[in-house]
Amino acid sequence: MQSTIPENNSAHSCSHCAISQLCLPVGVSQQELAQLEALINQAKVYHAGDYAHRQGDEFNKLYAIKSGTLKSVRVDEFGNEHIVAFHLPGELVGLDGIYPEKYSCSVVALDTAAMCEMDYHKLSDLCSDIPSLQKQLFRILSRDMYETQWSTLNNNDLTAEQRVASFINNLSARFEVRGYSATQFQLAMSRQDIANHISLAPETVSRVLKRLKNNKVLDIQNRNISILDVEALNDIIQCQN
Amino acid sequence: MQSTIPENNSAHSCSHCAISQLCLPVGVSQQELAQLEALINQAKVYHAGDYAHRQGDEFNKLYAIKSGTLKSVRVDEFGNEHIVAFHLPGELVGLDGIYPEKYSCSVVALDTAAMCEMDYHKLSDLCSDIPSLQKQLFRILSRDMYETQWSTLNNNDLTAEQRVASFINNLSARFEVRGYSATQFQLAMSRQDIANHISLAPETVSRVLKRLKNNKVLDIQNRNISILDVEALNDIIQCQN
DNA sequence: CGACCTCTTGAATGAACTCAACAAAAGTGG
DNA sequence: CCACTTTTGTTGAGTTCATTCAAGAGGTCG
Repeated sequence: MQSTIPENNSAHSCSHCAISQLCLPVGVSQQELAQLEALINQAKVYHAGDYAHRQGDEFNKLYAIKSGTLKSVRVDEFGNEHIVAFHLPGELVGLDGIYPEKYSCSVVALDTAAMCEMDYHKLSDLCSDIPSLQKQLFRILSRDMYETQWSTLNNNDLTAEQRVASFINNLSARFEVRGYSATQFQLAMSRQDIANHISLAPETVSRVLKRLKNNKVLDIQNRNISILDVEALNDIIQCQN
Repeated sequence: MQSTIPENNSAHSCSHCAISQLCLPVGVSQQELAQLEALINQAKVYHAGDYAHRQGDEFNKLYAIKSGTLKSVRVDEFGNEHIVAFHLPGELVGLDGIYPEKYSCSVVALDTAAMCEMDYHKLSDLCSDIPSLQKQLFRILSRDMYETQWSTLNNNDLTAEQRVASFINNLSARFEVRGYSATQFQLAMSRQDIANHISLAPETVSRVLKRLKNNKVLDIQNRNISILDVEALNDIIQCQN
């Protein structure tokens, strides 16, 4: 399987990592950074389908995504799978395990992905010594909360077409922040995964994508997406009702 | 308007606060608690309809709910209001403002409510000195994230009946944790607010509640709810389809 | 007591779902 | 490398559940 985002082959060190400005080091000085690096393990590589951890496993590590795409999957009390989020480089994974002290999601690689691991308790101790690191972790937690709320809103009141458009638009923006094309990218996830995440039937996702293709809003070749008409895409999302 | 939860009239001090075991002081020692209390302002009282802060206001304070019920409301880019959450005593409000540095929701009292205020930056500084406080704030952020994710799942794949049952059940559990009856309580929010929060039309909420009343699962007198058949309520939520 | 707002009820509509079948791509083994 | 299997994605037809729209009932407050 082809990787959506080329793998980052820089040496193991935040200072040389391409996406450190999206990750924990934001606001942390050079000297302090060395302390942070000391508790980060060499990035581990995962292949499509590999699990970083499973729902219910004892919580101890956080993961920082260096490259690739992953999904957080939760099985609810009746056995239904829900894809809580898709994760891109620079994001921190595992934060939802802090409170319950066990992972509340399984994290699965969708393509070849690399993640740095760090012990949460050591990180938390280090935060006491490095206020800027603490602040950044608070910011990340707040941001993740905000983004979860946002995706809740989107999945509820919107039509199928708006949900799909909003999903594509969200991915596009996230690729752009990471320095990739906002208008051309490859989906790392299946139609079924998309459908699950935005709460639609897979058939509906398929139909909507076809309609967007017919209307020349998107070009779609399997999992390759080109956004042909950014404005039209936004109009669909913004369209009242 | 009658308050859902009786107001907590204890002196201004976490050590004497009835719900401190649900709030920031968890895990914090007596001595350290004094430092925390020093930066908490005297609880302010809000009446139904009062705003604690508005969406877009500069973020600076966090609020800890001492008594009463509030809602977090967000207006999206097209002007649609979404009730992101309802808040009960012991909960921390305003955390979603840390990352964007402005409040991303308006917080409105639904009945008479009292909240302690504290400066976020002072709290964050104090967290560097008091590791147990830092850990508790991390826990609270993680918990809120988890609960937001949970409510997302519930609002998506579930039928109208399941959403309403799940909403009632969730409130019931939260009242119970706070020492109130799990089976008899008063809703502080309107049907319209409930409908908005669980993404249904108000008419649908009304119809579902009527059905639950007819089926002797609930007794409903205006905003007074009695859960008559806890098992039946859980069965509705768990029901596969 | 009347005005206003919240809540309830009914009937018709419609958007997304289910189920079923088919098509295409990716993976497997001789 | 090609046939085979498996997985993933697409298409169509009929159904269902929640919505919309409209009207009426019940509370609440001046």
